[in-house]
Amino acid sequence: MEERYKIEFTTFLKNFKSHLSKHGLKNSIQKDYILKILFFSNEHLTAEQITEKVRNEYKVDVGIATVYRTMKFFEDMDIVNFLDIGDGIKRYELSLSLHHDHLVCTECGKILEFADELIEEQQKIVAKSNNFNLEDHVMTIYGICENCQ
Amino acid sequence: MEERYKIEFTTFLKNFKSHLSKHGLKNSIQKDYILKILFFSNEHLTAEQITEKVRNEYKVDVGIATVYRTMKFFEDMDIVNFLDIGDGIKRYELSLSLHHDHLVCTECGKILEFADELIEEQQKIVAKSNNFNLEDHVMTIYGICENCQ
DNA sequence: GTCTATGCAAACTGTTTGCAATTTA
DNA sequence: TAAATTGCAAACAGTTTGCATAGAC
Repeated sequence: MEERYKIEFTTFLKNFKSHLSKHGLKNSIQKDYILKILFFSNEHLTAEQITEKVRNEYKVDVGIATVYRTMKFFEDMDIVNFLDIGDGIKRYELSLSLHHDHLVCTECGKILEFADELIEEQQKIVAKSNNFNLEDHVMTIYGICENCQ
Repeated sequence: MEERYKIEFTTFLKNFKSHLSKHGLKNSIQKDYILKILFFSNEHLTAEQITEKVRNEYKVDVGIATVYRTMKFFEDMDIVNFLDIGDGIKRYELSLSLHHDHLVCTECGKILEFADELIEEQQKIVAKSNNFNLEDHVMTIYGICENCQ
């Protein structure tokens, strides 16, 4: 995630809160810390992992239902997106960086990110030639990582 | 699916049955018809849809548990693969054709297939440059199809 | 006649929802 | 203090599994 637009967390949180009040919504300690976990994690976390981390790392009480609700909310805000590596479990990440795709190790489950200009371009061409109005894409490459080979 | 290697269904079924006996396994009417549904369908079907089709189109009694078991079995045989368009529901298809990816309409849910040489090549390059032993990839482009625009 | 495959229903897993209690602005 | 958010537990949906029965070889 080194290539991420590195904004300060405080700035990010301020923007987030102003978005909330603009829409007549209320913030909560839970949202603060869920956001913090996501912001400073460079992994793709499941709802369960987020819940655990908020509880363990910040000693903040949070229910998994709140995490799911918050993820939905963040998705609608377009600041979070999820990834399913084929096991039917949603893994969430902040979508602050430019579009990227994923490499998944089928042995250890490690997830690497990559961004490839050529694939981005080619995807536009494919959409166009099928008369699709492009919105988004997901590409996941499965293989065996260096350590597991 | 016009580009599929069009082998006869009878040939396909024969190969399948010989694979079974080679492994000391037994066939069943259910497997026959599940296979038939998949072979002649050019859609990506859910377990529920497969169950319905076998029952309605061939009047063969089948439980959804059998369909799931059979899908697992076919996946292990590498003749079926599934697709999740983001809703957490598995959609199955026979993997007889060359590798292809999918275009999904976010309005009507229609699924189109495409194969792109450049993307295939580029994915190899990405895997290599990350020291991954490439196994497979999944690419799904989301957009709005011609009809829904 | 074995031994595998099936159907049913119950179990499971990840996710969603209703509701009373809490917290925020 | 009015309205939104929370935690809990129950509900849900898709998928898996145990087991007695039916069917294939």
